[in-house]
Amino acid sequence: MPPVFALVDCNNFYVSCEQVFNPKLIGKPVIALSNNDGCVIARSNEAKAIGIRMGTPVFKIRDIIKTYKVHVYSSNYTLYGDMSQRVMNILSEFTPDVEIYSIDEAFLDLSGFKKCNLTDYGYSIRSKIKKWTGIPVSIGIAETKTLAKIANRIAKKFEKTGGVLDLTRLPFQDRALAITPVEDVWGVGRSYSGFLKSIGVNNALQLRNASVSLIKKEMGISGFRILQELKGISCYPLEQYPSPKKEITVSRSFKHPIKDIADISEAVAAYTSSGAEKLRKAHLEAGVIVVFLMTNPYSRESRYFNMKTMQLPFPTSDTSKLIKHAHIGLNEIYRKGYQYKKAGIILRDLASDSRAQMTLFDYKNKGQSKEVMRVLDSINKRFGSDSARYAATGSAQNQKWKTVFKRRSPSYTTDWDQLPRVS
DNA sequence: TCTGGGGTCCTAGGACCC
DNA sequence: TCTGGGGTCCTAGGACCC
Repeated sequence: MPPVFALVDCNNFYVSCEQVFNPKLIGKPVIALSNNDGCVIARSNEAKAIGIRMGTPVFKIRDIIKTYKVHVYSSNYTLYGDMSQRVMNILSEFTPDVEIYSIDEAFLDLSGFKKCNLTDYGYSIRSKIKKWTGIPVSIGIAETKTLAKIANRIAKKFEKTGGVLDLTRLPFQDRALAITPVEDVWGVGRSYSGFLKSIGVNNALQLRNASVSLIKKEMGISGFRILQELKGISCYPLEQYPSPKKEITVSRSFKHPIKDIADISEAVAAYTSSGAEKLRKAHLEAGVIVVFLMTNPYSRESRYFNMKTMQLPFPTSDTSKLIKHAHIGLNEIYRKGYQYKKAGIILRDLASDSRAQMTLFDYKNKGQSKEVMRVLDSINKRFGSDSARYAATGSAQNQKWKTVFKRRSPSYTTDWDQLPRVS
């Protein structure tokens, strides 16, 4: 019995979130921006229609924004994260078999619903989410995740589907694959689509029918799996329980280039502190910390990139210990004279903090360190993040490295002071 | 002037061992 | 002039995802 997957995907998610709390934006060109208001990362249909592309730097479309009166928003991840949770909660009412794939997407296993009309079931999911959260979603249904992705794309694109497309009924499949450009197939990115087009494979149907050995040779096992999935043979099962994290990265670009190591040290301390917090939240400890530092990769000025991997004497999630090692690494890779644009840390060799204690190798004051971290986290939970932090992260005034959000909307759902007003 | 951030998987090649 | 073979582990880089 082949499985049945549904992919539920929120339409233009970040922009839709803004529109829920500011309905005047509906029907208008609206975009949401990345950190530091750098690039476009979400667009309303109207913004897509006037040619604004995903990932475009804002400064390149200033004219378009002015001409078409595009509404521009900085990202408000707190709001989007909260809205995402609401959507996912509703999905779990329809089936317990939910895989949260990203902030705005989830796969459902609908194998147990084959006797129902799957399209109708999709419509009821869609309308409940719309009614309860205001977020419009599209739903694609098929025997494999890759086909569900394709169904979803078509459901989103063609209004007559009503936002739901069931591809499990065979005669549709070939037509659906034929109108899907090969670069829109899940797992086919820039490099592979370049190769595929060079051998005359332009759409998903041609890819499905392509030579297995050739695809395997050029695209490896991933390519083989794509073919299988397109043929209706599922290679990617539903992953309800996400496997434990393997690494945690915290990195940011600076709004303006920074030369001074003192400023970069502050930034690195702040990133490390945030990474350590993530570790403790997940009940993990890191065995390795990596620090990296780079100049602007887009600039023609003299470039520099370097990273340093450091083995920690003991696995830890202690902020001060991690900052200490991050700073040692930073001092090794920092070179005077460059204009730095980005820095970051990566925590690796993650292991559970509750593993059997290796007393012999653990450092002496481990218990004390844990207690300090526990207090730190509870203060920040109670009084807001950053209420208590390490001096190494710098004073509130002198933070040249701080990320900028000039056009942020209020956090309507998560901050008491910012609840929408009814007037 | 201004170009995000956080992940995973796969593969090839080097180091090392017997 | 000759210069094994196989296995494991680790890492860096490529490719992809959202």
